[in-house]
Amino acid sequence: MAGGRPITVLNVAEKPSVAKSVATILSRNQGLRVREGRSRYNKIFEFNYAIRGQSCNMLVTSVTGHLMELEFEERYRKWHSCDPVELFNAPVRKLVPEDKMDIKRTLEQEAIRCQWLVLWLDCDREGENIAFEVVEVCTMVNRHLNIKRAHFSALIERDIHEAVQNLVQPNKYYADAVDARQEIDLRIGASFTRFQTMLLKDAFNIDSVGDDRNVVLSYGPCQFPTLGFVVERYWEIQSHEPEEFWTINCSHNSGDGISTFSWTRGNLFDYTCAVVLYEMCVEESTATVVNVKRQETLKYPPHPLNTIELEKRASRYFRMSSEHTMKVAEDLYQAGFISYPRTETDCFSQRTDLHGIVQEQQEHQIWGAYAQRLLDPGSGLWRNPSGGGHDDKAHPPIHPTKFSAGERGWSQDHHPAVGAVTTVEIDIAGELFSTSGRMILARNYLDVYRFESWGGSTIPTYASGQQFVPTTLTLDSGVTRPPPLLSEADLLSCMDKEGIGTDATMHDHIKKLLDRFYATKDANTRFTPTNLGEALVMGYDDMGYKLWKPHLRALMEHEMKAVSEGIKRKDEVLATCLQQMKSCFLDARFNKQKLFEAMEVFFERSNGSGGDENHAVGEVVQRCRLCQDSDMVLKRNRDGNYMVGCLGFPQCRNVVWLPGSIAEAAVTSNRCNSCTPGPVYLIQFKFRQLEIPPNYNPNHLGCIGGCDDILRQLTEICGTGSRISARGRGTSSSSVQRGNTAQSVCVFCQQLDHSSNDCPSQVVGSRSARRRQTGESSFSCSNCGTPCVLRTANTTNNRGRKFYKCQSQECNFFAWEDSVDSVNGGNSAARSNIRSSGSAASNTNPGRNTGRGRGRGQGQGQGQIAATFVSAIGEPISDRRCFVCGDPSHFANVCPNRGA
DNA sequence: GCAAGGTC
Repeated sequence: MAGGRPITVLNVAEKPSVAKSVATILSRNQGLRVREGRSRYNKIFEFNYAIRGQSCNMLVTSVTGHLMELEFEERYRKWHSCDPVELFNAPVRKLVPEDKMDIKRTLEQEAIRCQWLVLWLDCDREGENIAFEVVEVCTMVNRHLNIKRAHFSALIERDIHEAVQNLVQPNKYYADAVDARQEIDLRIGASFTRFQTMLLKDAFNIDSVGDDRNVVLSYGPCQFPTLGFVVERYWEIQSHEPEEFWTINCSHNSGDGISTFSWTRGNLFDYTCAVVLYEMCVEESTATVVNVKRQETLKYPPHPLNTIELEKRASRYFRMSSEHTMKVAEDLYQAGFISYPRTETDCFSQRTDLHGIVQEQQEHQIWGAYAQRLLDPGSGLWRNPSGGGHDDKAHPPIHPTKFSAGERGWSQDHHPAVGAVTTVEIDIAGELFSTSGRMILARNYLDVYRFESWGGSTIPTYASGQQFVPTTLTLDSGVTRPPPLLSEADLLSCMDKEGIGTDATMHDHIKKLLDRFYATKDANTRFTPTNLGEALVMGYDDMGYKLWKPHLRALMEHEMKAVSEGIKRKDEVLATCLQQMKSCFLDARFNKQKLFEAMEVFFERSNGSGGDENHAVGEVVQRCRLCQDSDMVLKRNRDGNYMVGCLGFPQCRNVVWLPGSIAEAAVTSNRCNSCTPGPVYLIQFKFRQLEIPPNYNPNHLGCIGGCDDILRQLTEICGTGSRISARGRGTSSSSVQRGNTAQSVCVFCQQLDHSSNDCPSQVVGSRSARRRQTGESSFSCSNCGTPCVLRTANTTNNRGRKFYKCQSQECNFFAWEDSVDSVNGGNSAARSNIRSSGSAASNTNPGRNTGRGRGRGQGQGQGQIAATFVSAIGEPISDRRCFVCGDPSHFANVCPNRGA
């Protein structure tokens, strides 16, 4: 019972609503008085309470998030007041901004007469940091304060009473980690933002942004990697080259229903091969059932919800933006319906009273009966939810905290649905086909979790050994597709996986991309980078700095964690991190030309200097042989790659693409002696040495008229540079996807998880899956012995063809994988038979037949992409057109209208 | 006019 002389306790919560809830719960709504503080929103609640027998006069008030901000000292605040590099060392200080002064005064006013200060800030790193801000303000006026921390995770009686009776000490390590994070973010953000804004804003006509007087080309360690995800996917799509494939489909109407069998070989990229196999099947078309398998399968409920999963599911099921989801979740939290919505945790602790939570739901119209069944010991249905393995040690997964008949809340029911899958395999002329059907035996959690579905389809009964004649047997064609643009749910996944932002801020970073005109979002919540966004990422990428990649943030986050665990000191982490970023900044500034060049690809210079008018006139190479009406001039396309194009564009689309490895090119006044009709002016090329084989001279006076073998070879080896290949990116990244229209089964090993193109069994040595992902190979350089990386060419002539490249900086070793294959006596013969585009395919698509396997020496006019494509049955395929402008004469990676 | 993190 309460005893002793009452003390006065100042309780401070992170926001007004929490102060109100805490006060209401602790006072049990009895004798609760409210009065105004100096700040309009932050009231002060008063009541009497006993903490472990000590009677207390409780004052409960709040802040609104952080009370203080980190700022540069006055002298450095103006943009032109200093060199941005100075911002890495300029003095900073933490102070209460003007709009928080009222809150500060309230705290001072109340703290002065209190004995205890109890901190009710959220139980995460930021909350701990805010706690120390409050402590700083309060102890300035009352240094005798006894400081305590309350730990709670939901605004419910059980948690709040438990917290106040078990007060602990605030955690300085947690707060230190946040201090370090704030300082790094401020210095990096301000320095890079000022640098790139001042460098580029006035130099280009950035027409995409409305009023460019206020445009800020911001850089931030979270917003930029977020943009990076969007741009990277966009580049993947751009560089995707549709590829035609063939597959055999079989159907059978047994009288009980129709079964559709799919070919276990999946998709063949070789037409001749597909036709031969198809004809075999047609000639010997009786099907024999060779295998019937029935297997019970389970579909498990999702893990308990954390913030990211909540946002993703809301986006997927309700098309709600992550920003809106968090607003709704916050409302539900404040109303006491759900637990704290900003949590990384996706597993319940042993202490959570799950039965209690389910008991609350027994009355619900829809899932009440299910809740009752779960709780019935006789039903045997109860099982604790499986965890996802994440625990932020601060909050439980998001779960309902009280019953609501009116709210469509988050179900907490957990029992797998049960289904049975029947798979039938048939043999036609030695070729295998299969089909499967699923019957759902028990819906279980799907009854209450109505957002997830589990397709159920039945198939007629077949018996092993049974024979039938297929109702249809067709050879069908399809085209591989690029992966889709990133959706909001995809983007959240990327950010979550790479640790960009917190649960509470991820949606802000996404919004920032839109606000800064770095990206746009379409009606399907999919993101496309703007020219501005792409140019910035491209510029840094060309410098070789992966500032747009998530690694930097991940490293910082790792260091912050070390600080929060007391493993590293704040000062040492700050010193190392800032030193690295400063040298990165200086390097970026030294290479600012790369940013200019990238911007030039998309925007015009705003003043006369350095415009690219000189491309159009005075760079004539020859008269256009196609339209015979205009000149062909040397140009750089939007990606910075060189080509010789007809001035009659867009009426005439004649173009000769030049190797992607060109650093500089200029038309000379020398004429070619052999090419006709003349004159054809020679071009002086300067190649990037590291991008051409060592036996080629980086300086070359070349001719595009057809007589120049060296130019043709370099075009073949280096490609003409679709965006990605020209810029030295391998396509070996694990994120690169092949988006086939149909699920592909490897023709070599029959596995589903890779296509025949990527079958590990078909490559030299025994590379592991991981090695394939990282591009590392078991093949060593024959010059220096260093292990080579395996890359995939992405050029017009050699797209999809793999090659080995020595990892050593000094060594330029390069070898096509297929030539190594045949030397080693591997199974390249079988492989090229299947994989290479054979004669039939080359008839349909002359632009595509030169690479892949054996195409060397066939290289003719680069960039000549067939205008029409023919399917297996000789009909034009309409899908093969540019996804940017719809024109079938080219693909998006060379679209002249791109970004228009 | 800069960041990211709280919150209104």
